[in-house]
Amino acid sequence: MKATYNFAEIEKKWQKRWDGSNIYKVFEEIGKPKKYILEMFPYPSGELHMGHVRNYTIGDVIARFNKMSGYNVLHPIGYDAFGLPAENAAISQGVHPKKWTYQNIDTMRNQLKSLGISYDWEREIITCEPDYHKWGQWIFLKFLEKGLAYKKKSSVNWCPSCETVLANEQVKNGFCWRCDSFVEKRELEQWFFKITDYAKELLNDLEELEGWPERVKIMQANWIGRSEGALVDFTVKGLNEKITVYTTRPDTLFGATFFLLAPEHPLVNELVKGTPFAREVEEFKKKIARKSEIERTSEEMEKEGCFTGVYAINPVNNEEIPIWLANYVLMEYGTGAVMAVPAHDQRDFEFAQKYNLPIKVVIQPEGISLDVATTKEAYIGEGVMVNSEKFTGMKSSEGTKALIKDLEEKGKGKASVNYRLRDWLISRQRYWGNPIPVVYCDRCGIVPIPESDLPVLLPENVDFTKKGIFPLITLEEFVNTKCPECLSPARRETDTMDTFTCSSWYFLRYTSPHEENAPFNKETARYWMPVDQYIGGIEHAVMHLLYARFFTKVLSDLGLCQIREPFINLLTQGMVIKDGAKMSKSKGNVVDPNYIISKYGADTARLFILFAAPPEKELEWSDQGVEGCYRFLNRVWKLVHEMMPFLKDEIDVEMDKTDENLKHMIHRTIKRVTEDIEERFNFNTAISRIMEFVNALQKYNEERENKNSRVLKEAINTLIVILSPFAPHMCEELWEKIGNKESVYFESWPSFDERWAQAEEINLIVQVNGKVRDKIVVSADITKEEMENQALSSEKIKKYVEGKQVKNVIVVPGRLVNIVTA
RNA sequence: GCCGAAGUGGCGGAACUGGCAGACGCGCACGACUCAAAAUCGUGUGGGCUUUGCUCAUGUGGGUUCGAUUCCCACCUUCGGCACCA
Repeated sequence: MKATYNFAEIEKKWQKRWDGSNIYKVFEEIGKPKKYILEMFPYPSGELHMGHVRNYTIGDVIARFNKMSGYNVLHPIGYDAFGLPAENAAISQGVHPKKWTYQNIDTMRNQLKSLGISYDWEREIITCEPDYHKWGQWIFLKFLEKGLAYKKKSSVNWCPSCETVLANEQVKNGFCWRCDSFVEKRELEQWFFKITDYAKELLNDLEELEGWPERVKIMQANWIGRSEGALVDFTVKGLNEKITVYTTRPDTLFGATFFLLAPEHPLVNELVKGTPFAREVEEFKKKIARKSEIERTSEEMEKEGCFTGVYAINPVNNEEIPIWLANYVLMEYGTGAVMAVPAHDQRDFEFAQKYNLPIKVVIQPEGISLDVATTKEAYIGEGVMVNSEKFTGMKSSEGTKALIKDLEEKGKGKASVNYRLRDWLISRQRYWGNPIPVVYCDRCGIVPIPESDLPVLLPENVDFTKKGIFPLITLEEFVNTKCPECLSPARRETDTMDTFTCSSWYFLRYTSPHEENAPFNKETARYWMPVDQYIGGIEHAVMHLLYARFFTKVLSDLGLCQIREPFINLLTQGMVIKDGAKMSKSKGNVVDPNYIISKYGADTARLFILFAAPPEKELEWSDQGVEGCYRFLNRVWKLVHEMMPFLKDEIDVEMDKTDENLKHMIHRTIKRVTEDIEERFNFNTAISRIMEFVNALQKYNEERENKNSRVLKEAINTLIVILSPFAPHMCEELWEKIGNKESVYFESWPSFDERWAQAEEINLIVQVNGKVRDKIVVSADITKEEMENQALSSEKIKKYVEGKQVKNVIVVPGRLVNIVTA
């Protein structure tokens, strides 16, 4: 009975059986502890790549492990189906985005099934389905009702290649995150979500996310960018006008020698109107406006400015300082106005040098004396205040407090906290997305579509051939409608929502994917949420993970769910690379999962991808490494088959030393594999433990002729069960072959006996002055005194100690003895 | 520039809380089987040396310690994030 490991047949057999019997289906079982294991759902771009395989395999092992450990496990999957690639495919290949998307979904679903991932397929979500995106629109209307969705004209990021606006989070280094084109600035009226209302909470709650990697939390914290400072009111000389600045350094107020406004600042025109400076200012504004974000930041940050002819009055000393426009002052941050302190801010320093503006030192660092004449850069640190009237002599920190108090008393300023986070721009001038459910009525203005009329469906008969015009805007039958309020003719909104809105609440929908009366059922969400383990790529550290947290908080405030944070634990998996570079078609280093599955089987693919590196790190693909895993599975297959006859026989021979060693190995392996999976997600070491176990079994097979069937049975059962989350198909087959009727998926994860998990004997390390000089095998329950005696009586050790005075003997119980000589 | 992560054999990677550096796997070498090859199995495998042993070795240089891949300080390199945020 030398059956060969026919993975293709085995995998097909079990995938069919799992599918047919719905073995991964779950429902809420009140009173049973739950685990919600979730991998970031894929964008259906065509076929799965190795990054997907890694993501879903990691999630599957965690899900299977938790299920076997007694939890009620929710493990769903879906597709983030709206998005630009579908539309680009439509343009380049002439296929409708819907058709393209659904074809890809079918392909990817088949691939996921061919990997044997334990999904509850009845919960599958496709975000472009009307019964899903309807609720996305519904949520939008709730945001609108709450004032969290609004429309505003502002300078926005425009990708000329994608022909749409982008959120700040989607601009990487001035380039489009998707197509790498230069991003331009355009003045457009766009829809925003007011994520800034939640800036404080989004930042503060990061602290509670103990199960998140520190670096992700730091990235989010940096993105939110909290800073503490003060708002200070300056007045404009000769005009009854107040301009407020935001500063993080009130202690430098006396050092302000000029005043800066963003070129787009709304007050600029008023200031220069009818003055000789008006023309120059106008030209400067135009010049800056023409420049894209990338140009504004790429020219080695050359400071540029323009004098307005007007002066501001400093509230702390009534000094008159000139008001300039400067290219480096941003309208979107703070108040768009800045007090310039060239002595203590590097940018202001450079600006002052270029335009010959005065520099005044007001902070002296301890031990050094700053001199304006010789200094080559601003001193930006803290110190002692000088030239600051009654505040002179104070330290920066106390001066800051005192100045804020002083300003508050005079009614000229107050303490203030600022965030870098901007509101989330969600409108996209694209077809393949979720339509924004509002109409524009000449009489009523912006009118939401009534809930009973949702969803606003995407019309399917659209023309993608006209480059430069996005399809919906020209479609009369879609655009022309009636105002729901006054029934007069109105125009429909043609923008669609950023696809990140679809992925910001899908994890809630999985808890009741077929709910018809709400985005999700409150009770099932209460049972399953929050997600206990979320797994996905680090590239979503800011965008998706921040948006999803924001949505959860809003939905919670709307009373739809109870939780404030969606994901308790986050695992960010590393990239799959080959030859030192990310797999990509252009580099030609792509390894196709289909090829690996057909050549070695899904179990080998899964095993290798987990074995080659710990999940958080980059994974270097190695064809030879895959072969190694394939060999291992073959060894297991052969070994179990060789052992089968002994399992049936009830020869109850007495346990001898070999049997005992094997029993120790069984329990040691269970212990280590359990800890590796549970505590650290170190699947690579978990697998290496199983390999060691198999090596030990193989040795046992050779050494022990009269096999102890009881111990052997325990060993084989353990092996199959603990290997099953990694290589489920082969383990199911072996499990059945050794006589089990039920799926190994329903088996309990084995527990270990601590006494057996401990070795009987240990290797006692004996050091002399920290160098290993002998190793002695001793009983594990040896006392400290015995350890010392054994060590000192060793012949090898005597050689080193002879003639020297033993100064100290350090004994680490169960480990080593270190003899320190004089 | 600021923030963060990481540097260990020929390669991927192990080493719990400071206690045998290199588990497990790949590769390589030799051997067995074979007419032969593949597959499989076995043995060996960080460097150096005067090889029952000694010695050097975890990016570099210091430090703490009986003992450091692990802790501290400085530096180098690589990767990632942010980048005129007042």
